[in-house]
Amino acid sequence: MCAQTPRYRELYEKLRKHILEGVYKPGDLLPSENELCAVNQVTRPTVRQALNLLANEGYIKKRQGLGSVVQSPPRGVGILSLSGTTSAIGSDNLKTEAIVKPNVRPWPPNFIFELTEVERESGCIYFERLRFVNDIPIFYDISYLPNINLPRFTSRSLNNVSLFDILREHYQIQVKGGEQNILAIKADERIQEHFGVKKNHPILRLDRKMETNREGFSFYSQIYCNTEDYRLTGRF
Amino acid sequence: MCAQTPRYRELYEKLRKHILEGVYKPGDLLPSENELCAVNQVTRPTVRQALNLLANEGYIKKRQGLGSVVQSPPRGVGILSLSGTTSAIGSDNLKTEAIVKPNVRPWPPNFIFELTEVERESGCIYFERLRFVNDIPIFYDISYLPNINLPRFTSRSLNNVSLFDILREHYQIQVKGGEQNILAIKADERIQEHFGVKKNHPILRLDRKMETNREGFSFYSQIYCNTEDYRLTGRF
DNA sequence: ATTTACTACTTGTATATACAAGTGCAAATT
DNA sequence: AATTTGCACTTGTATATACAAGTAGTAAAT
Repeated sequence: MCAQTPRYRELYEKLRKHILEGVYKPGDLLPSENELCAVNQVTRPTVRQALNLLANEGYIKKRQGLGSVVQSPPRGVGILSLSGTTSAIGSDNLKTEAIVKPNVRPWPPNFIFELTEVERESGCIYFERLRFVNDIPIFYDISYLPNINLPRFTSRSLNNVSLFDILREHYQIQVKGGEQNILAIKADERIQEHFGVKKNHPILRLDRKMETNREGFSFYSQIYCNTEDYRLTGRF
Repeated sequence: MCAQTPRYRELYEKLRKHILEGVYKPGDLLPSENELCAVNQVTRPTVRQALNLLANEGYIKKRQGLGSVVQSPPRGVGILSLSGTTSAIGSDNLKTEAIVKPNVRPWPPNFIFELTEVERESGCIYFERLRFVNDIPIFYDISYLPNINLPRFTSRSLNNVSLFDILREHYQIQVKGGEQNILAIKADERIQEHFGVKKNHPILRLDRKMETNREGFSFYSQIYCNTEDYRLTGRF
């Protein structure tokens, strides 16, 4: 009786969906906070909490005295920030292909993030995926999940589904936040092959730690990104 | 009688300072929300607003039933998110050197961000700086400010001072948020020279738009970053 | 001795309310 | 006609309060 989604979160999801579906178009004003109160039967602080989430993620921009203006979606691929319930990696025209299926193995030595004793002992579930935006390979990512209480995970298919969704629906795990490091590297042979680029092609690497609602449970991914055509976007 | 800093912001600044100064060390618990209420003569929503800012920026992590745990500072150079009042680019061991002093010129064609009519007509204040972390050149950044109501700006010295501070103190301009794009590129000749790297060295480029409290006033910077030794870090 | 239950704390969510401050438009004044 | 004033709206900030839910230690029961 704990993990039920709070009302401000429900409202956030609803408004976000409406914006993405075009019910509210860029430049439009969202209903005022008081209207949203009345329509959704909640109070203004609750509405404001929902709107703040939307504003932080760039869906709307609030202007005192005017209202909440719906923003036009960023031109690139959003990945720098993500919502707690959905992967923020694009949405349309995104295909995912599992290159290496989930399997259990020990953690790599000198892992990109520090691990707890429990994590290290449990080993990790490892898999690799390639993600296409408009049929162009843009992301190549390697995921590492601690092998702790994730029954039947290795037999799941990961094609065209969000890891975030699987974790939420089947394991009640939600991402609450995380940490990321970004650097530029040269494409090594493996990357060259996946992206079809030449040697020395500059590639962006993201190392991410995803922290979840399950205490002490984090998972990790290393994402290689070809920013030649699609760059990463984010707000702060 | 508008731009006075709100109380939650004051509390945020105070706690942030204390954390940075080591009054509260990583792993410590911050005083509980109720204690902070009593000490600072504010109510819990106000305290929570301040703590949320700290949590978003990774200074603390809140744990229900326990308290607010102070986090250890990230290992890299924080730039992916920034606070409204201080530049988030490092803090210690950071030197800045102006390579091209501020001068007025027309905006470049095909600018990295869309400009309003007013901005384009006014021209821009342009300057270049090189930033050193521990005496190693890490950032090379080009700044573009709309030439609108910024008296005597071009005669200011920009060595070892934060642009954010200058704008805040002399022009009452505060950064409220912004947008950024990230991509990986090869070092061109200019970059090679500044960073002392070879041809084809991968470099990270950030294009940033900073939105301010002055309506319609944004400024821009293009930051080249050598992530060989220092990577960019951020939370989400 | 081990387990259980309780208690006193913590943060999370939600309501209700009030006033300040910015925006835009219409009405009143000049 | 042009300017100013005022009003009705918006979001921003702040207070006061209540209960839910997670944590950790202690006391009680087995």
